[in-house]
Amino acid sequence: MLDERNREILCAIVQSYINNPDPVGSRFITRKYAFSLSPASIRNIMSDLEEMGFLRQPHTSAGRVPTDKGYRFYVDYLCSNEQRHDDRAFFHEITRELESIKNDIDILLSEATRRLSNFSHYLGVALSPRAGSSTFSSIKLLKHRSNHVVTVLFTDEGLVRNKVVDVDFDLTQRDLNRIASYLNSEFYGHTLNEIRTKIVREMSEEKILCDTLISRAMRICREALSSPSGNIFISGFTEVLGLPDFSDIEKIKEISRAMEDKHLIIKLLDRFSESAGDEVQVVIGSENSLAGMKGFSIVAATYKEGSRPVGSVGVIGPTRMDYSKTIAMVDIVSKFITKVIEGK
Amino acid sequence: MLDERNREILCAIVQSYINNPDPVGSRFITRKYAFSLSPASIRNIMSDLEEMGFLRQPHTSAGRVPTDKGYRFYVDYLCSNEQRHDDRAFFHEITRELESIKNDIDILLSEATRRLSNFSHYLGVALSPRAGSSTFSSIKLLKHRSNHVVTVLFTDEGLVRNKVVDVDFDLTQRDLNRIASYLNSEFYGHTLNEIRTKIVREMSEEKILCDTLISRAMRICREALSSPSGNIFISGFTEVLGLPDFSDIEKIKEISRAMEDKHLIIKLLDRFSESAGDEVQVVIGSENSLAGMKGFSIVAATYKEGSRPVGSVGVIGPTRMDYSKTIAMVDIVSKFITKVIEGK
DNA sequence: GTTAGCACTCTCAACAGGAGAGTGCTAATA
DNA sequence: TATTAGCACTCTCCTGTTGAGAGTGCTAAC
Repeated sequence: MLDERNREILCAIVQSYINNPDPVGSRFITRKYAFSLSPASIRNIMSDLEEMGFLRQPHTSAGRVPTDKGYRFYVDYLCSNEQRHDDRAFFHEITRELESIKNDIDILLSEATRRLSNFSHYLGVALSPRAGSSTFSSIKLLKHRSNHVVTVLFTDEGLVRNKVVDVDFDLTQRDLNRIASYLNSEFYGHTLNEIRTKIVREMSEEKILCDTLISRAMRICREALSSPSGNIFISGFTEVLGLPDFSDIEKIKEISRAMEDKHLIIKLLDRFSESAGDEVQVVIGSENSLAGMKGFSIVAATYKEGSRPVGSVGVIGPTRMDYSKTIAMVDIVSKFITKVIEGK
Repeated sequence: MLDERNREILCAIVQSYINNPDPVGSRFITRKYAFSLSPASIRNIMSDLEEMGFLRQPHTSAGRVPTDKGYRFYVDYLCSNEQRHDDRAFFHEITRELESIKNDIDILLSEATRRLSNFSHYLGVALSPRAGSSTFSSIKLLKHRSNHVVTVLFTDEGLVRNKVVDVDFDLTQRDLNRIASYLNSEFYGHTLNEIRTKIVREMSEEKILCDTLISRAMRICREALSSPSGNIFISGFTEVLGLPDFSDIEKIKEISRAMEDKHLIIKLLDRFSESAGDEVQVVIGSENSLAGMKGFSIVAATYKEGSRPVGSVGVIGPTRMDYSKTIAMVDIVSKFITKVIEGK
């Protein structure tokens, strides 16, 4: 589709535009990248590339700017050539700084997003282990005031989550212990999603209605699981405001809206964590299926427990993003988190 | 210091500027507020008010704009006259929408800030009960993996907080129960701050070193209490971007920086919750002692448990803020939260 | 004390002109 | 046939000018 020379010129244009957000002209390319071609030839090629949809002109007599398709080509080219960005400095920073907070996965993720945004100047995002697909390890029930029960849920991924549950019946701590041990033996090793559907099914069968202990256990457990979406961490808004891509107030509103709609981002990251692939994934601008996100690019990867992806971490930024650097950084962070989770 | 007429004119100017962010001129005041004075007279008065520091001119031959001192006068005047803003609609919204989430104080606060920002178009903020000054109710310790303990801390204010603590010694659940009951009997009724200092003191005395059970208990407890600052909730950034006061990108950066520096806002709100007063408090622009906040106003109030303030809720916005409406709203929300906490 | 009148100042929007950058096309060249 | 030099053209952006509009401060009259 594109011969080698055109490929290189396209990449040079994208590269140059990423470094500096001015439309790039033919003259500039010849000077900077020395293809031993005259500006006129570059112009011809650029004209071809524009016709094929890789570039566009903001207006006649401006230089060219990559389209989303152009960025996509660039990213794929990057990956196939496996030119590693030099990321050792970042790697050391990350491992050194995050080494000390292994206990609490939430704090770890929140700090990780902070580093990501600091180094990339884009938005760092992370989704804590998805409650849905994580594995039930055990549950404890604690009596609290007259008619509240505190549930403490443990998963294999190291998640510990408590929840206050209203109960309309009176239970002693002894009752609660019995209920807990029932739930533990019943659900051990299942994913929370499985458990949730199981509860719904069993509660609709009438046999449950007879046995009040089990029925109560089910109701409490259902409540304990009732927040299916993991925590989300976003940071680096101020970083983003410094980028020339966000000098326009409308663009700022756009990303701020996207940021405040947590559900949107959760959905987005959830999609990533469904794919079990090992590589960092990149979604560029209009490739994004969510309406509010079509103006941005996402670079994200999953972190895993065993071979199963349990959550994701990544970066959201303008389509004019330093993909090479960002991909390397996200890769490092996701692998680091995986390592921490497995090491526990 | 100011006679009645001057007071009214000053308030009219502030009012008008709050409604519409154009410098207000003498002509406009005579037409809109009909003081049966000519523009020339108003001009004289305005000139006096400017000299006294209540108003300023963006440039010669522009109208006047209130200074922080001007806003301060307006707010005090408002309070002394006790002109209640009509807030019934908001009151009903709030009570209706938040009624259903009484269990979890964190969710309640996060929703409350959302409503506040939606209705005010400013930033809604809240600080969850300060761990420091809240009262220890009980603690449970749960064994988790080989060398982790999960601590679940309960306070009288309804806070439930868990934390994973590393331990370098092996303990059975039975040991943990003994430790927990020791801690419960030792610390019941004290504030977390008191407990913290107590632990520090006792750990420095050598007698602790002899008794490993107590020493271990102390160490675990210290970890359990180790995040002194409460959670903070901020919402409504997109709302703020719609205000004319934030059409300037520098101003946006300023508030975004303030927002991301959670510690700053925690400090700010903490200061509010130290004052035990019952009324909504207003800090205007430069009155603020924190550097990053001098460009904004804060309207906040504490919510209480018994008569003791435990946390705060409020609004951050531009100095050109609709103080009357905002004060009424913050008052309603803080009282509502107090009611919920006490009702538990 | 209040007001009419007036000169003055400052902002803002619209417009014009010129520099600069980059293009597309054409004709010459290797 | 691919490449290139040359050139006219287009578009943006910056700058300077100009006039309208709004508001002021001052002075003198009421």
